[in-house]
Amino acid sequence: MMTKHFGKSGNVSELVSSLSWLEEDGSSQDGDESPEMRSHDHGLVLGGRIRSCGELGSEDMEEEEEEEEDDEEEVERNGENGPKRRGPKKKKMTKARQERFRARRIKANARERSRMHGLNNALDNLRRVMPCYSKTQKLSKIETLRLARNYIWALSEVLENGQSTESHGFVEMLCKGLSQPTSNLVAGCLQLGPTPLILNKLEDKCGGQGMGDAVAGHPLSYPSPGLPSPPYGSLETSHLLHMKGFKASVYDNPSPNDCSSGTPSYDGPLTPPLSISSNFALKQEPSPHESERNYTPHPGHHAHYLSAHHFPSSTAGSLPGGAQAHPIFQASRYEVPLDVVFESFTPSHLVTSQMGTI
DNA sequence: TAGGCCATCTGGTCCT
DNA sequence: AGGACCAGATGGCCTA
Repeated sequence: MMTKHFGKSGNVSELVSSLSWLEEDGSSQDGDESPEMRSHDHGLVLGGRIRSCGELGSEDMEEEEEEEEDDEEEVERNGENGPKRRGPKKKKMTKARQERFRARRIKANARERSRMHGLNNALDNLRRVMPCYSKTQKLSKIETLRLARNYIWALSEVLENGQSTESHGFVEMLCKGLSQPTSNLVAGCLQLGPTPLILNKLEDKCGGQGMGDAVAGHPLSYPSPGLPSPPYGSLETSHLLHMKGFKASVYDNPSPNDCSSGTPSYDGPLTPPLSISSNFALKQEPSPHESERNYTPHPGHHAHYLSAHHFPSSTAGSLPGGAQAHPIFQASRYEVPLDVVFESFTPSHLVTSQMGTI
């Protein structure tokens, strides 16, 4: 990371002097600064480039030189014959003023970093309550926000219209407007029942009501006003997870720590009132792929999402790009009708941890 | 190599 | 005056 900015500065003395930050505690908590950050705060390399003092407002000049400089500046401000510019004359940048400016800038930079870290922490917290969460493969910021919007939207439909979380439409809403890769991730994460047959049964079960109808049709195509361009806003049926019948009825709220290992505490409840993705427990032997990716089942109520190509090909349910979807189960969170579960998967996929609850 | 994503710095604006 | 917030600019990293 040190080379990040110094690579282009090419100033050895600056580099050496800034390396002194490495001698100190390099912890980078909120408010703390990484060595890289601190190098900036020394006013050496700014924004990936060396900034001359002139860029900061005025050259490093002696007091006696200022009169001259100001005259030149006045000419520059007014042009050859231009009208005199109104407003306060630019204040002289004495050394003392420069130092104050620099100190203020350093403080402001630190605050800004801290603010952005706080924002990122909040985004992480948001990621944790999303239907898909993985420490190893985070949703991008924009996709996190999109998914959050969709999640709220979908849950609202559940509450207001009795839309079933089992329905195809629920998942479609979740994926609406997401980029294709993210849709694939969400779909893969929530992939529960691979066959269209099951899907059809689900549709029947839901009576064809609710939002699922609004987006019914194959392949599915979502107009995404306001979204930049494809791949945003399109989704094919084969990309979707296939929700299986379950009722998110049991909701034993774990300790908030369940979802925040090694992360800043989160004040609000981490567990959403309803999570369509968390109703199945992954009890399969981890595939080599998953091991490689350091995939570990989330201890809380949130399912993980995995890149589609992480799914073992032995499982049914194709994802775009030749990837295979893999049913992800989550541990002991909700009561799930086992018949429904077994309807979807071979027994080898399943290990029930508790009677009637997986 | 282009494009996406990200962290950071920076200057401007608004508010206290 | 100083802090919060914002948007633009910049460069690094990663991936297709």
